[in-house]
Formats: sequence, C-alpha cells, structure tokens
Amino acid sequence: MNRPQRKNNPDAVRARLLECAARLIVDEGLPALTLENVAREAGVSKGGLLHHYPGKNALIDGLFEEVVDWFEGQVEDALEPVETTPSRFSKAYLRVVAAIDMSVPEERRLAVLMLMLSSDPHYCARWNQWVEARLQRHAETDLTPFARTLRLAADGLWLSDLGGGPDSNPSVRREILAFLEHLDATEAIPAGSPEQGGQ
Amino acid sequence: MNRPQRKNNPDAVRARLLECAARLIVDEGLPALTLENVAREAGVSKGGLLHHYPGKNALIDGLFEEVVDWFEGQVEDALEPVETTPSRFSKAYLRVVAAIDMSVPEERRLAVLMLMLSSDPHYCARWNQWVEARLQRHAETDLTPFARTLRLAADGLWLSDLGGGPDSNPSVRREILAFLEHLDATEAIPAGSPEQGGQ
DNA sequence: CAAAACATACCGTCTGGACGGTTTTTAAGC
DNA sequence: GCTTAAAAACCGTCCAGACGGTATGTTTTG
Repeated sequence: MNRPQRKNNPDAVRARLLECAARLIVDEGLPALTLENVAREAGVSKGGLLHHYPGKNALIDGLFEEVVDWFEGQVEDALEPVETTPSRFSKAYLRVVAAIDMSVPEERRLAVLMLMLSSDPHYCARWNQWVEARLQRHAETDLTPFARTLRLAADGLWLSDLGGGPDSNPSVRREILAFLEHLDATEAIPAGSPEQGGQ
Repeated sequence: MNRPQRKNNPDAVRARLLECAARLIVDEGLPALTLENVAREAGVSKGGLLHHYPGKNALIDGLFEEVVDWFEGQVEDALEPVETTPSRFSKAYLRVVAAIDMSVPEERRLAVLMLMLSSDPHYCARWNQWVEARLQRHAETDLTPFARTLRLAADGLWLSDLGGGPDSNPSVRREILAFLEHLDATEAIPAGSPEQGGQ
C-alpha cells in the first residue's frame, strides 16, 4: 500500500525469485531448479531473472547467503543470555533446527541449505567455515563432546526434515528433545575439556 | 582366473559401471554423472552402458540398491549377539557410520547414498521405508529416545563425512563416540517406553 | 532522456536415449 | 564334435529436447 501505482518493484521481485527457487528445490528436487521454472513461478520472464541475477550461480549464491543469514539470526536469537552456559551455542543451534516447521515457507528454506550442503562441495566448505567460526567464538562452551553431540543430533533432525523420516514426527521429536534436555541436567556429562583443535 | 579367455564378462562390467558412477558422484558431484562419463570411465561405450541399464534411472536405481544392500549387511554384521541389548540396532547403525573411511572406495559409496537421499525425494522415501522396517523389527530395543539420538548423531556424522566438517576429524570423532558409549553405561537414560507409533 | 526493469527471440551446447550395426557367447541340431 | 542359428554383449552415430546464456528490443522510473 506504500506505492500502489508503482508497477515495478525490483526488491520484491528478487525476493520472489529466491522464494520460488527455494520452493522448487524443496518440493520438486534440485533438477527442477532451472532458470525457466524459477522465472515462470515468480511471474517474470527468463530475461528478467537474468537481469537481477546474471547467471544461475548468482541466483544460487544469493539463495545460499540469504538462508545462512536467516539461520544465523535465528541462532543468535535462540542464544541463552548467560554467556557461560555450557553448550550455549550448540543448544541454540539445536533449538532452531528442532523448531523447523516445514509447512512454513520461511523455515522451509533451511531444507534448501541442507540440500546445497550435501550436493555441492563448494557450499559445503563455506558452511563449514561458518560453523567453525562460530565454534571458535564459543570455544569456551561448545567444544565438549556433549555440545558436539547436540549439533550432530540437530543435523540428523535437520536431515530427517528433508524427507519426512521417522524422526520428523512431532511427538517423537519432542521426546528426543526432552531426553536431550534431561541429559543436560544430569552430571553424566564429563567436565568440558576442550580438545586442541585439529586442522 | 575363473575364465581367463572369456572376453566378455557382463557381471564385472555392471559392477564397474556402478563403481565408476559412485566415484563420479562423490568426486566430481552429481552433475558429472552423465551416461557418457560413466561409460568412458568404465571402459564401455554409451551403447554398452545402455544395454545393461536401459536408462539413467535404471543405473541410479541399481546403484541405490547396491549401496543399501551393502549398508544392510554391514549393520547386520555389527549387531551385538545378545538380542535384548538396549538400542541394539541403533548402536550397530552408529558403529557402521562412524567407521566410514572415505579413502576406501567401497565405503565411499555411503556418501553416494547420502547424496541421493538429500537430492531425490523418491530415494528418500525408499530409505525411510528401509529404516522404519528395521525399526519395527527392533521395536523392543530401538524405540527409546536414546536409540533415536544415537541414530540422529550417526546421521550427523554421516553428513559431516560428505563435506569434511569439523566433526569429521578422527580424534574429535573418537571423543564423541567415547562420550556416547559413556552415556550408554550410565543410568541417566530413562527406561525404554516405546511410544505408540505415529504415522 | 538516461538508466533501470523488464520482455522476446534466438543460439550453442550438452545429454539422454533411440537405432542399426558388429562381435562374442550360448544353445540346438545333427 | 562340428555347424549353425539365436541370443546376449557391445559399439558408433544421430537426433530431439532442454537448458544456460546472449542479444536486442520495449516499457517504466527518476
């Protein structure tokens, strides 16, 4: 309602482009991600798409960065206020992943990230870079085996979200999370002994 | 040395075809999986490849089934003899995944499975079917949250194997496994209360 | 009017697959 | 055991369609 008579709205178009690309990947698989499909779904011509993103790679790159940014924000928000909380980062990581509701388009994009990660070594490397940077920032709290296990389990959940595995069932998921939190409250966890990083 | 003078050896050719397809996917990415590439790598013509597998899908299907069969055998072998061992199946699952050495071509195929799982919903469904069948067979021991967590973590490790994430480091991995086994030896785990299956 | 935001038409390449040969292996008939 | 016919294994070529990308308009915006 800001400017109703304005016909062009490039920012909205770019957003729609990314949105549609994500939807295509998740719902119809990677091979369905063609310039023509994305353009059609977004109600633009292929030329129009190519105008905003000068190539397929640029499109995917844009998608990647958008999703990572979003995820980063989510994790940041999920961080507990007490900075010395054990496994602080990994807990937030798990919380965000576990909260994914695939019926919400916004959150569905995380599936895109997972897809890109497992299919393209390039994005995989960039993702690892991101994770390791966070890990370094939270070295005091998140280098313990328990923290790693939390993130590992989160990745497992994440993966199961992609294909609706047996662990994507909400009630099962709740049970797993409850178990993990129960573990957290137990002294069964050995004292955090951050290992010297192996490169 | 069975039949040295035999020029044709279709079974060996089929095996090489699958082998090369797997290598191509893992080393050069999914888009490198073309009929021509596979045929050339296997030392066969495209026509020859099409003779054994009447289409690309047939090739991929063959690869999928072979890998699943291999994984199934590995897990079967890793099963503890005592049938009532808690989390029996999930422990074997984790053991197999954790033992993956990406430098061994045979084991590298698991990466192929992961790739196919995350890229094609169809194979994802078939995989879920496999897992749920096993879960049903081991319902007495593997429906607990701890068992699920084990498999989730295994999936996380599996995924990290693909792109060499921070958890693919051997020493880190050992530490995680040790932690998981430590947990297993603890009474921190609530009694197994198999939830009623949700569909 | 200039630049950005689109659309249309088109091209080159690649890939899956069809098709028709050729050679090898197997099986049958004698 | 030898001949021969058929089936299986395999090759090389060609083609239709899809896809990414370019080139060239046309409209909108400032």
